Amino acid sequence: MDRAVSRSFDILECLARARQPSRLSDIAAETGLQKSTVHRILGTLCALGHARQDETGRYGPTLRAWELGAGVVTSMPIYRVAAGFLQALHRTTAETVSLTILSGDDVVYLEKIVAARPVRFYTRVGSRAPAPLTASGKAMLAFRPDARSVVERVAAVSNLDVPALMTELSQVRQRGYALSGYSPGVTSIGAAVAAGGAPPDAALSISAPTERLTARKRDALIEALLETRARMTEALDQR
Amino acid sequence: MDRAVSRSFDILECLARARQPSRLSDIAAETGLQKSTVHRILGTLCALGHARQDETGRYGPTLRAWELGAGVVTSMPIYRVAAGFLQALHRTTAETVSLTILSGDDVVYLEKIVAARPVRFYTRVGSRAPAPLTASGKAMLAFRPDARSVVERVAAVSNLDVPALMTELSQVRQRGYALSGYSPGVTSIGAAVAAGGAPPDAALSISAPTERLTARKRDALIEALLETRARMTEALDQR
DNA sequence: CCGATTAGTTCCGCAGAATGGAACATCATT
DNA sequence: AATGATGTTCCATTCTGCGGAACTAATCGG
Repeated sequence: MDRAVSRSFDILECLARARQPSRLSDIAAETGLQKSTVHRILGTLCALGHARQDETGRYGPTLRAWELGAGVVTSMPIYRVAAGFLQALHRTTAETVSLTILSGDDVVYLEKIVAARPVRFYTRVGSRAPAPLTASGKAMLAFRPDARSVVERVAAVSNLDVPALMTELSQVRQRGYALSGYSPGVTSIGAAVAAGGAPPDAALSISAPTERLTARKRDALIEALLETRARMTEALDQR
Repeated sequence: MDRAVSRSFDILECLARARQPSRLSDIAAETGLQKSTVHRILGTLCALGHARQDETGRYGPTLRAWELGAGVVTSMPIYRVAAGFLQALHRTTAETVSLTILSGDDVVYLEKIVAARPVRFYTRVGSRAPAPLTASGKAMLAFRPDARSVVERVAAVSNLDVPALMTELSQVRQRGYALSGYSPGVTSIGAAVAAGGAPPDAALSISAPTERLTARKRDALIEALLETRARMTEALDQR
């Protein structure tokens, strides 16, 4: 199980988590490794270009891992197709729009275009959230056979009313979109995107401040979202 | 130098480069490693969530590395400040706008908002290009003391007229912006962003199809770019 | 200004992890 | 069914990565 490999990623994640350059001792403390071990692995990571040492001797991550991953993301068919639609959706609604995919029991934010007046709280591109707690996630789960198991696993760690959520999912299946209700102050509307009859593994969503959201406005957003989803599904199918 | 660590990143990069799931043998062949070694390291990478094996047994990268790096990027001060300005610049110009930073002798594209009618060539977010070959890169180099050495290193591998470029840089320094001239069909305009009197390590740029670009339009773009740069510099300074 | 403390780096003997060759299993193809 | 290619497991060998400790360089406090 390549201990050094595992440790190197631990260290890299430790560097990335810290919002500022870390000291060797802190990294050693946080990872529970010997200083000399950390020092050697950091040396390797620096040599590989994944970490760097600033003038003061502190260590920080480089963009190398991100560059690596960005290639993966931007070459994902779903991303390439969605990018244009996402932007169009933003243009017509002027609200914050996001593209997410399902990864395990989480949704991962792949891309986001924020409204001119940004919302107070924001999910970052590259961040995760438990699928059953988000509009996007519910939109996808509603059409997935494994929804119940996902919901149950998430419920096990974050108190969640499983039966209520399952009925909500069946509503979502009928309506074609999901609403978030968990984060106060902002409402999200999510719609799943599926290709070729397979269970959906991506979703579009619109988020807007709840207070500003009249019923009429909400309906307009839903309509725009569903229309974009329809066109995007079509585009995906004919590839 | 932690051989296993180094090899694991080789394998990960190999997975990321391949645009589709790779077979074990191919990875072994490409990396020059033994099959059993690749197999074991891939097992480790899978266990760590950095790779996965699909139903057919092929291996592919996950988004793990990207998620890791996205946290680094989105918490970079320059990114956080620039995001809003970039979007504003796109709104006023309706053209493709980018944010780049200097990394070694390259520029790295951190963020990009593409025009409704996308240009044929596109640089991807997360991709690199030699700084002296791009408008953004020249805009930054013009104000950096180490410009000459960068130019010379790049010239060594891609035939480049060093004296001509150096004089161009001094023009850029006077004008405050740089023009690309290397990729036919598309013109880019770059402006460096510096904070606190330090040499710039970030730049904004606008790219538009050359044919559509009248002199008047070009001047308008330059003005918009310089104005955005000015406001962004101001925002950076007062942090 | 000088000990005391803490952090960073280097060294080195030892354990055991990683290595790679080969055998085995699995799958596709004819 | 036989062939070939590929994925996986096994195992003896060895060299790598390990961590304690020593050394050096900062930082701090009195």
